[in-house]
Amino acid sequence: MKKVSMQDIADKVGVSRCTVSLALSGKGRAKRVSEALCDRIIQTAKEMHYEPNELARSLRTGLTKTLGVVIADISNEFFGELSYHIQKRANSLGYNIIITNSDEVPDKMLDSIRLLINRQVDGIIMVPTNSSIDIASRIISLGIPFVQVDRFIPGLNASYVILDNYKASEALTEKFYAEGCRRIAMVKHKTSALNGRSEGYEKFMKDHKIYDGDLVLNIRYSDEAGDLKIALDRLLSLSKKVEAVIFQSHELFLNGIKYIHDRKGIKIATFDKSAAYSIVDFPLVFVEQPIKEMAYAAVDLLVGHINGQKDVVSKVFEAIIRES
Amino acid sequence: MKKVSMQDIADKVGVSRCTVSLALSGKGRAKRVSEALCDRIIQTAKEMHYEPNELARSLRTGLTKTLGVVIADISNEFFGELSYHIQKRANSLGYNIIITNSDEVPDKMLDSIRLLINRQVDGIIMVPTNSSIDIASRIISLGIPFVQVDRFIPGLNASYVILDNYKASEALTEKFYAEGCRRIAMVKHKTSALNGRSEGYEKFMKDHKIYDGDLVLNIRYSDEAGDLKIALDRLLSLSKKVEAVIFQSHELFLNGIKYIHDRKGIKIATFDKSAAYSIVDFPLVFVEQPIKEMAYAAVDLLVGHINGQKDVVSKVFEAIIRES
DNA sequence: TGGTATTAGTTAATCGATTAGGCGATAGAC
DNA sequence: GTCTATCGCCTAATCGATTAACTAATACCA
Repeated sequence: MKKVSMQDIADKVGVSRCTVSLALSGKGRAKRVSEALCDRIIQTAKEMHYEPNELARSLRTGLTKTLGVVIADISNEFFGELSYHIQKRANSLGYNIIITNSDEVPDKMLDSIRLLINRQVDGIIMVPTNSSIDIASRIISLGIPFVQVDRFIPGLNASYVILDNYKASEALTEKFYAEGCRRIAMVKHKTSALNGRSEGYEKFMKDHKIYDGDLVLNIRYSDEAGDLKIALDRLLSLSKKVEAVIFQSHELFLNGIKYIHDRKGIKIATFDKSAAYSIVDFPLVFVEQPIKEMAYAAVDLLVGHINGQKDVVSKVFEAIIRES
Repeated sequence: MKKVSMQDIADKVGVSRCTVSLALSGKGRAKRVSEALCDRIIQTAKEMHYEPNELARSLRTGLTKTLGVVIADISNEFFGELSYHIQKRANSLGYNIIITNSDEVPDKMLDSIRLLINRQVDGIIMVPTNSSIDIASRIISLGIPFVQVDRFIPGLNASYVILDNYKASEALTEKFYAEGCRRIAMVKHKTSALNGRSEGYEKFMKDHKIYDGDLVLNIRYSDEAGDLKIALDRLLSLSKKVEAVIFQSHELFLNGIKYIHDRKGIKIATFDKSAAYSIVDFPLVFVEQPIKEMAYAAVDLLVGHINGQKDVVSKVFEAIIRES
């Protein structure tokens, strides 16, 4: 039941375990182990169903060929898809990943990072939160290659891959404006790493002199459902009728849409793509992120850093506006 | 930049690295290292920001405190949630997890398993497919603790945690029957690990003498969209009007619902819960799996096996039928 | 004072790999 | 016939921890 080690192969073939290591790693010829012996060792390894012990290998080489991924919550559709593509890309570059959920809680995030570091991951991809600057700085000061994705901590000297949320929300607003809407509302969280999504809107509205504070709904995280109901009820009963509503996030949309009954009279827009959108029976505009491309970019950046690329790089992706 | 090891602490305090190990592991007193020295070592470790190297520890102890999880696709809502809860439970029991996506492709599944084994995981939780019996047998023959979840391979001597799909589909059919429906259709894949979901239906329909082959739609994986359109169009134009449609899976539902236009005239039911269901504006019946409980059960079973529990156990959970 | 317990901490082996350097044997050159 | 190259494989150190076994020192008791 005990697993087969190089020593076992060495014993069987009658050589030292180092020779086995050389033969199996393909460095046999370079290190002058005869062709015949290499073959015999490889053959024996196969017969014995030898599988290398990655722990031992990593301990010795100092490389784990593993990337750590810190996200908020894998059960979230966006992060699920993000992780999926990160894994695909990492795999194709010879890396594996360990995913940890922080639930956006600083302590859990710290635990996640500690875990990843103790497991000697070669680099870390992280979705940062407002409060993770200390954690991120620590990773950097330890010299561990590091890339932020989806969001970034302003002022932190680290690479990141994000969507141009500002531009996307501006484009969304402009689209509704072009369709004749002037009363365009924004449903947003009070403070959020995603506030670029409301700033682009504000900019456009103000530039076109149609901004109205009544149209901006600030929802607290703490009582999202309650706030949403109250705010949307008030919004929809304004005397100057609302013509369009933009939700800052998929979650706000899912929770808020319940309170909008006239879904065909009011134009609705939201961020992120969801399998759910294929079953809605009202026109819905949504901002799709090129998740796969962003995931690939993040992995490529990180692997670049692992391979010695020192410069901090930021990649900003353009959103795609779609209608269902 | 180099990380701090026990040796570094030992040098600083002026003792051997073994004493450091004893002190930090809490075995100091039992192994007769003086209280004062223990304290001094612990203090120094803190000052030096010592973090243990888990690779070295695992290599030595033979335990990684890591569980491997093999699922089809983490970007899938169900698996995302499943992994999330598996991770939570594992964490609370002192384990971490490594998630791998098999995409239901045997070769990838094999790679996943190999990876997990080479990383010396203490146990494996896997969502098996029709074709994974060889892979599963190999895990078992290697003596690696193993639990199947969501599905199971018939005849394999391994523990599993599943939903009682048979009973759920029977209950679903019965519900519609009680509401007066007699023409109840089933949209299913031809062969699927989830066919319990159609067998319960068939049993009920036959028992009540209302079974009709025209009401059972067999969809191929290979051309799901095309098959769905053709099959549903034909179904909905039958002279004996269909009164209810049951989808075997969330994916079939998402893809098929497009072709059912009269969503309020026909009763619709599907499996699994989705965030999307909160935004549908027609009555929808769905079978909710107690994912969290199932995930916890799977982890608990696996950890039990790791701790020497040899008996094969199967846990079958009851579905909850909900309406939105 | 001699013999046994107890306490405190060290030595050395080990987990399974990698890799620089070493050593003996054969072959070719002069 | 000796000297040097080349070949083929092994020795030994190393990564960072754990732990059984051992030594040395002190305490206790009659």
